Amino acid sequence: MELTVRQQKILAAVVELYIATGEPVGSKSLCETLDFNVSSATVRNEMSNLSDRGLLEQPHTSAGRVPTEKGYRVYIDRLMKRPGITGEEKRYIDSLILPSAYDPEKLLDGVAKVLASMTKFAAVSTTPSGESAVIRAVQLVQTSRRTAMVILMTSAGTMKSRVFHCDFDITPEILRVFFRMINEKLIGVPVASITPAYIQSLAASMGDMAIMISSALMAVAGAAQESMQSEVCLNGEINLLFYPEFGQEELRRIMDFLSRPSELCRLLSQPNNKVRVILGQESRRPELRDSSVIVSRYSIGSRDAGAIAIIGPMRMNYGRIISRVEYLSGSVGRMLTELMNME
Amino acid sequence: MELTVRQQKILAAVVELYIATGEPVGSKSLCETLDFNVSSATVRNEMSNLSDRGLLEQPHTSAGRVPTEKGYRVYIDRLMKRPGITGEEKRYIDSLILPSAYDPEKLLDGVAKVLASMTKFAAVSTTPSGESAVIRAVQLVQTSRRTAMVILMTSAGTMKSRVFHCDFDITPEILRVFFRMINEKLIGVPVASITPAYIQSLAASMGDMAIMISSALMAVAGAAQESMQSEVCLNGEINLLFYPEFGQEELRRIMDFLSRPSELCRLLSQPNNKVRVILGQESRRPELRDSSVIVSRYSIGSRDAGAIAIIGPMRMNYGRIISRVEYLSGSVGRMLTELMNME
DNA sequence: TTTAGCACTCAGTATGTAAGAGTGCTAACA
DNA sequence: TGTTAGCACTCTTACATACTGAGTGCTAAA
Repeated sequence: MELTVRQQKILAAVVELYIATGEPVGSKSLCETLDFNVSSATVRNEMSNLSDRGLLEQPHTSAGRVPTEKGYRVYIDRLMKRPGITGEEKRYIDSLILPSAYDPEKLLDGVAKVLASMTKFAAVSTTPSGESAVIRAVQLVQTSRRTAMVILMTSAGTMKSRVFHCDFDITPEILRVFFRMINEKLIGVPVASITPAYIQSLAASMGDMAIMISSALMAVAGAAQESMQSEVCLNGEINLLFYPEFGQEELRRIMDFLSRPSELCRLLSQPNNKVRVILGQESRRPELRDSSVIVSRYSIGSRDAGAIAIIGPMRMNYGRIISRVEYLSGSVGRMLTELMNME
Repeated sequence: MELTVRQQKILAAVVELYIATGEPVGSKSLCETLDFNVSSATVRNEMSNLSDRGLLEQPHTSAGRVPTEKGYRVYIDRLMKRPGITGEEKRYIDSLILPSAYDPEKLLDGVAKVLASMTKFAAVSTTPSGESAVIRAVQLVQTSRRTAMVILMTSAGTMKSRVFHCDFDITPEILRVFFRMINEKLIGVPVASITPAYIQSLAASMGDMAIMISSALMAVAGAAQESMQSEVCLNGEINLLFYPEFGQEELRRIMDFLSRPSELCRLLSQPNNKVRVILGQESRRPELRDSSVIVSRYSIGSRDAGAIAIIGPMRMNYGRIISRVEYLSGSVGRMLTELMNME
């Protein structure tokens, strides 16, 4: 059976009051915030009904009520009002991240910082993934008598560098030869296929040069490897210490989870349009049993590229936070698209 | 008046027992661990004496005793035995950090990770500072039709890159001109003097080229700026959650301090030979009132370059930790010296 | 369908008591 | 003179008991 309008209003009021105060809300105090006049007894009946449906629960018999996960879900999906975000705020946000928009990694790191300080939760962002990219160019630059740097550029717009060392003096001549051989063999090759074995066979195919060029090739392989992994930027974990709903044990579990980039990445990887809210158990991760995660994936051009997210207690101002995460994700996408389409 | 040998032994035993158990140590349990036979009453008298000298204190009248800051200081400076570190351990440590020894930033980041996981405290490291470095070379590499990358190499061995964008198509010709002009003007210039004003006047002096080259010069300035700051790598803050001596309030203060790189840097900047232990109030920082910091600065060649450190509760196994920090700092210095003297 | 009234439940707080650990002091001992 | 045994004293910790207040569910009347 569907919720009546009055029940919806009461559920929303409970959620909002609980978010605001952190105390279980009782029938009497709730009455005062409602925009229609009924007695506390009536409200009690309705609340009891909402409890039966699994939308509210009581910490103990004689306490007020608290939203359940399901209650939050209904609130977020159907009842919540989403306050817009003002133009001024948008400009402010953009002004904070713009200075680091010249480099994807710096940008996403900056975004995590901004997000953490704006929301007072822990913030995560992932740099654009380059798994399906191919090598666009490899540059070589001498850095000292016996060292040089390879700079790998990929179709995903990432750029990674690596220094290598030779046992002989590097001349411009040698560098030119290296450059020609490497680019000849590697342009258009997917970075994912640059395995140690591949590099070995490649070196072998170069005859006399094999030994000389191998350290350069190893450097290319290292850079390719690095270009594939999307880095995870984490910020504001400290903020979580301020929420009384998280005890020591709780915090440890969450922090431990946050320190495992690969799992974090997996959690954020599910595609979503605009914003996704993952409430407690929905994450299927015991560590996040009492937390909620707000994720938004960003795109470069029209290609899904990475994610930004915040993690905090289930009791948070969803409307406010979602707007901000959504806006920030759009901004990041726009800036990166511009950065990579510069050519 | 000096401490008698027996008093020294008792102080050391109290510190060690307290470090091991975390409980205030009483006269009776202490008796059992001493290597000479006296009654608990005698021990009580000596402990009372040590309390009068400010080396021990009681949480409350009827509790055992706990070392004071001064007590720890005496223990560390004069009583502590420092267990060596085995060759096997040394090899293990080196094997963990060697893979990232190709890049100073990666290396120091790896060191912080290793240190945190070895000690179970929060670990910090700073990358080599390049404040007094001069520009050794600037390389230019085209990265797309209208973008290129400047690579700045300094006498401190750091290498920073930055992408810049032009409003016109970049030809090899133009790049060659840029290269010549930039290197002509900038080689040997201290990075510290590359201010926006300096760059402006430099551009102005280039006549017709001024407008075209300005974005490249700005990129150089950005890279120079970045090469000066020593980055702070932080790891294992989570570990601090596991020490019962840190309460919520405590933790917040420490974490907040850890999140301010500049102050952290300042704390670690005081030169020291080998290892320095900063106990609680000695740091003159209220945030670290109950923590202790073990710092060791590393050198590149013979020049002091950066620091590695751990931060934890005052109750820690100093001997063990100091050995490890010291060894790691030596390893880092050796690896970086090698990396930078490759030419 | 709504409301007033009432009995009931339960967390939180205060109070009292008992146990236990450890001290300081005193007086006897080597 | 240094060392030890004994003892009274202090203070934390744990546990039991009683009280208070917020909030509920139910019933009966409007």
